[in-house]
Amino acid sequence: MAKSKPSKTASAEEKIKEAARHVFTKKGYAATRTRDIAEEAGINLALLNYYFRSKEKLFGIVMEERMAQFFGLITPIVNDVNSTLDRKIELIVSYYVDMLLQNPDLPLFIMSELRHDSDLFRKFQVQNLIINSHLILQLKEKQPSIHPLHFVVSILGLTIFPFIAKPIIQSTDALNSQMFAAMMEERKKLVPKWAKAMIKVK
Amino acid sequence: MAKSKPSKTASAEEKIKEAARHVFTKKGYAATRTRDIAEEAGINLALLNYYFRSKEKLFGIVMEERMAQFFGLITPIVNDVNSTLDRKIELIVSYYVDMLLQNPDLPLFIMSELRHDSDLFRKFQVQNLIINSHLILQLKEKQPSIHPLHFVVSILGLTIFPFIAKPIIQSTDALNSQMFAAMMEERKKLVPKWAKAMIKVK
DNA sequence: GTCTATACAAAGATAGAC
DNA sequence: GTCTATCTTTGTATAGAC
Repeated sequence: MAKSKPSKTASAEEKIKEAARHVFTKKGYAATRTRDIAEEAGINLALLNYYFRSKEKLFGIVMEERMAQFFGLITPIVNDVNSTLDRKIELIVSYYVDMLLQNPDLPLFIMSELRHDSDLFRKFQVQNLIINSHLILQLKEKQPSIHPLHFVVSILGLTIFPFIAKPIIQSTDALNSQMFAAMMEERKKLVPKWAKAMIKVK
Repeated sequence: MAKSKPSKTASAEEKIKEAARHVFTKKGYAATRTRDIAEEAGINLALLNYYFRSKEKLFGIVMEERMAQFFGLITPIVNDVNSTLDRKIELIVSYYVDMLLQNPDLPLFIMSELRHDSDLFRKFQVQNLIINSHLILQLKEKQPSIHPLHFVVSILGLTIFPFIAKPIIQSTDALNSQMFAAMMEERKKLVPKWAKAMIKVK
């Protein structure tokens, strides 16, 4: 869990990784100081370099984990040849909402860091993963006159964008943390219904 | 224009501001070095401090401009009591697409920096601007059983999210820069149609 | 493995000449 | 106003004791 404080029982190495995950995800690579990580881990700064050699190496490890968490979720769903289009959409939305409620900083972190370091997703081959997916085929079949990528981007946008805009939405006094979570729960039902209606539109 | 090189005729002060706008927007505050800005502006580092005192001050000026550009666009549209709901949506999408095609880094910049520095939009009162808008009234009237904020977030998400996810989408060999622009042009028509269908959904 | 102390590098800010 | 040179601060990494 990204948000929990490092447990007392964990090894120093694991405590550092936990703290790094948290601080990097919240502040981004450039704004993070290794001292912040050491402090949050409750260990000495020198120990961080003892275990991980450098800030960059530690970041690489964390980033790889977070990418897997973010993109790994979607892979099996979009490529399942046995599920219907509607079912796929339901699963994508529902899984992402649950996971992002636990890790609200994740999308902004991934998007921000990827901007600088564009080699990272070549490694994960996100492109093929989505472009050549079974989901794309099903979308093409249901609505041949619109590029299926439109729908993929839209469904992900409807699900993920609220988390990216969360700082803005929440500055509103009218929406506290529980209300935000409640809205996202509602979206598990709404987005699939909306998607269905959108795909019908000519 | 954020992307153009500082013109030869501009004053040093303006050249620095232009360069700062560009570099800050692209890399974010923490990852930006004042030396980068000076170099891109084609002036000496000392001059930057002569005009702007500090990195933070310079950033503040740039940030305020960019916030105004990002949020200023939407204010008059959502509060126009004489335009229909459909028309408002058309305008929001169309204006944002045009502006963001010229400033593709802007959304990620705003969202990233706002995360750390949450006082900035209190200044702009984005909340009231949206929450108490005429658009919200119209949405509530048209679909009373769903919180109007859902639709606002969705319409903005459908419009803005593609720019945030652009680095990922573009890693796909199948989508170059012109194709991305073409897709966004299509969205000027698609998003309003989709929104209309979404609002009808019960 | 873990700490203290410190070296080293990078980046922000300023002094002072022109 | 603009530059060169330099000071200061901050942050990463290492040496060496325990």
